[in-house]
Amino acid sequence: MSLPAIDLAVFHENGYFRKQCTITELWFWTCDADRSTCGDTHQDEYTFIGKPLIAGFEKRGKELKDSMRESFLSFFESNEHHRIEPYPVLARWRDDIHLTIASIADFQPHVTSGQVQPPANPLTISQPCIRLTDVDAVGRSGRHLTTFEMMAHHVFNRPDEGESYYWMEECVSYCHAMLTETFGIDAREITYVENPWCGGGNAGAAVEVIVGGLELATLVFMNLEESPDGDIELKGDRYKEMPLQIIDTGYGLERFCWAAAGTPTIYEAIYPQTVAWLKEMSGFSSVAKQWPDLDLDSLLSEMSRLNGIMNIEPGVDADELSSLFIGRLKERNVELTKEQFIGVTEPLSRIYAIPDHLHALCHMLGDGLVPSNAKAGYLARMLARRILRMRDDLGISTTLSELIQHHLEVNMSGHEMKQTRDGLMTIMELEESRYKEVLRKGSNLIQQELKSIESSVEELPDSLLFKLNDSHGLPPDMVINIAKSNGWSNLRLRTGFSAEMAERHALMAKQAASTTVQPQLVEELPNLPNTVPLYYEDVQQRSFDASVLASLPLIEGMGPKGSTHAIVLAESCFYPEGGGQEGDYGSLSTDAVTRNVLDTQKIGELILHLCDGPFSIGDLVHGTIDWKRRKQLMDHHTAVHIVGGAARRILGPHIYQAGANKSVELARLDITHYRRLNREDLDAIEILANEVLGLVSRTEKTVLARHEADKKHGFDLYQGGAPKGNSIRVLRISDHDIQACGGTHHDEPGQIGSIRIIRSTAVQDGVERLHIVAGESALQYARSQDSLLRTASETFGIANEDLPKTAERFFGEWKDQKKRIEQLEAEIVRLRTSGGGDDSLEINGVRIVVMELDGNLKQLTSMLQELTREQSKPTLAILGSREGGGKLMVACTEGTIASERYNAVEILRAIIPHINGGGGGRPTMAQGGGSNPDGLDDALQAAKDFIQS
RNA sequence: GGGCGUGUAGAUCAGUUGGAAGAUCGCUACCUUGGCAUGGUAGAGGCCCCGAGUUCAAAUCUCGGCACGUCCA
Repeated sequence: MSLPAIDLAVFHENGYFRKQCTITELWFWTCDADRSTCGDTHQDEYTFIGKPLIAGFEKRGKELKDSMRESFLSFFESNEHHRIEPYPVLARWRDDIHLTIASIADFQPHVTSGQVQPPANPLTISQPCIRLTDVDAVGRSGRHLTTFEMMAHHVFNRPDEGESYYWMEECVSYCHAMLTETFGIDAREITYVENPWCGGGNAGAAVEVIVGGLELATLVFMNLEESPDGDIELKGDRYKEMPLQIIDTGYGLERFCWAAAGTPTIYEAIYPQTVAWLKEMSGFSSVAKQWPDLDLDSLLSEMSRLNGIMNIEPGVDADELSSLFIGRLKERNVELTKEQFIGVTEPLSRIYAIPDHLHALCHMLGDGLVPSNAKAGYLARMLARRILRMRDDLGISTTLSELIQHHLEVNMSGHEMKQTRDGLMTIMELEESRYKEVLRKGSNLIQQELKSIESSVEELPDSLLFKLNDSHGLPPDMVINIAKSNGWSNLRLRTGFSAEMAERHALMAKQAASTTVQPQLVEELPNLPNTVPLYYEDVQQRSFDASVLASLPLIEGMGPKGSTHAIVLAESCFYPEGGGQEGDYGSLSTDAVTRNVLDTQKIGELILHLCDGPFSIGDLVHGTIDWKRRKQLMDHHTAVHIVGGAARRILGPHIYQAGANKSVELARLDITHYRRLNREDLDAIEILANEVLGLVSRTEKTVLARHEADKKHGFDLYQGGAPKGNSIRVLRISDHDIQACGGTHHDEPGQIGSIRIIRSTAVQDGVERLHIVAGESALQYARSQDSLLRTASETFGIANEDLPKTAERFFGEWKDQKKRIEQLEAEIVRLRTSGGGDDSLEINGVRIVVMELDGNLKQLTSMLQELTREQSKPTLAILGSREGGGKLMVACTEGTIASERYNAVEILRAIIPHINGGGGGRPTMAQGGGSNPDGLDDALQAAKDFIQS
């Protein structure tokens, strides 16, 4: 069975009837008897270019968006929807996506799975979203954006529990009323297309709302979930109805604005000032003047109408597209050459894309994102680099931070940001200098590579282009441009190369994608009641009594060494590993037997005590935790929160926990920051953290409903990762740090004693790892540091405080002496070689020196150098030493009869067997060594024989 | 999370098949000049990122670590 037709009263009441699209074969509803297509096909041109479909919105840009948004939200507000403030664009409450890609993403996964109540029901929202999948098409297609606002009304129905608000009928009614009444759109321009939606294991009926050839909204009725025994089939998968029935709508704010403005592209509707500014700075008006015959206005308006039916998607080949466009324009009596087409569209696409990218970047950084070479931060860097490249291509010299500043003033005034303005500017300046460094290094590298390539070639090898892109951040077209300006003027980029590269990346990603399987501790978990945790109620509790519910043998090799069984109890004060805090150790005992708890883990809501032996089900055990360990773990855990808060106060609001680990010896806290930390930074954080220990007498632990927690504390609450469930444990250390945390914490921070930040290391660009010790560990650390100092000082026989000075002096003297030794050795060589020595003789004008010396290879080398340097004294020198198993060197003066007559390698090979060795070199200089120093005399004698023979 | 790349003088970088550590700029001194720009000569400046391994021999090859860069997810 597939989905039934969507047949609603609202359609009939408004004179709509159902038709099948002659092109897409989709069923759609229209009230225009002449219409045969659904509205979103390659035959449906945009009808609103130059003649707006929505009247009464005269403004442009931010003001247009503001009034359009307000009209939408207040329409639904006056129709019993609750208005919700937008969520951040950084989806930090989720661990599967980095960015908020749709309004429904705000409520995934917990609300949409039914675990958590929505903040309001029904609700309306306008959610800023960022999607980078179409980034290549932005600026080119006339309609693609990386950042947009998704206006929506959402409903979460639970019919099984008698909680139903509305479904398709009301949903479409609201939509239709809003379009025709609030926005005054002619009903004949609106078509409703039936096109089922599925994704992420869910599915449902859906209606696309097409107005004037542009998809303005999608209404999804999500009431199905994937199930092998489901009776509904959609696109090859089987689905069944689910208890939660969700209305997920999405109305494109910017598209509404475009339809109201009727501008050639969407960019001119929402970023008119920036587009004008960039056109002016790049001298765009003079571009068209090169070709007086070209009518720019008619070209652009025809192009924008064509955009509606050309279906420009990311990844299409630019070359192919331009020929297609030129052909289609010709049919419409706009004649132009490819050169003219490129000359106009290339700069224009950049002028359009820059404000969009700026908008996305401002939102991301405003939410506290730090650019990086990995993960979410990379997305910001990629956008920044795209802006900078497009800026350079346009020949504009404005800096990135100036562009950002302009954007904030013109398009984002009044927008509240987490990041400070100064912080934002600093980050942008750093990004720009990094970009410049990539370019500088890159052009050096390209010139280096070009040396081995003929300047007449037309193409560079693929492998080179791939390498320059992947390893050095130089996109192929940039490489070609740089190479061209260096004299390789015939170069061009093969058609479709970028697509090939993208394909290659996709393939690599596919190969790398291997799902990591969570190792299992036990074969199978029986169905047991949740273990009642005692460690929240009283973090000081050290022992308890509980009955054994299960005693499960561990899978071979799992668990810590010596552990054999996982014991499940009815309740426990053993803290299981979680939130970066390691599990508790201790013991469980009955009157008869005592087992050591070697680790504690949590699976679902069951606490598993990993023991070195079994119990019987029903045993009553007395549990005791290793308190020293627990106290230390608590010291570290609470300390990590305090240090995190201190870092935020000192470094800025973008400081966010990117990971943490607390063991007995050490705690680690990874924080996001845009530059490396130095010791002064660490000292400042450490000092503040210790102040907090003294100032805050008690920590505050509360349990809040999820949406209350969100509302009260914001999304910084989830730094330790997104928790599951409707209730959130909140740990508040005054106003210093507030986080959702399931760990065990001190009631009184003062119990920690002291906190030290040992050092910081780099986890990735933009993430700094702080190594922290607290409590007893801090003391131990101090002791071990002290002992290091003492041992080192004792070596010098000095006091600790003289150590730096003395070490510096010793290092300096060591270097001086090393140099002095070299000089002296050179002097010795000069002295020993000046006379030629007793061992020299002359054969036909060549001085022959055969000598045994004390010394290493280096000394032999300098001696040889001295002997064979003088061109006026052609010499063959053979030197040997007994050091290190025996060394032999042979050299002759280059470019003289000595080098003509003798081959150093040959001589060496002939004599080296006497010391059981090997060697080689050049014909004028050979060296080798062996393992039989006693053979040296024979070797030198053999050399003499060899020469005289 | 995965792929790739780079660590050599104060700075920017060469260093070929493993076989004698280099260039340019900067620095110091001297010469040229009334002085400066400049030009000339000489010199100083190196734990070739760290640690193992292979080898007679490692800046160079292998492994590990640290640091930096880059592309993709």
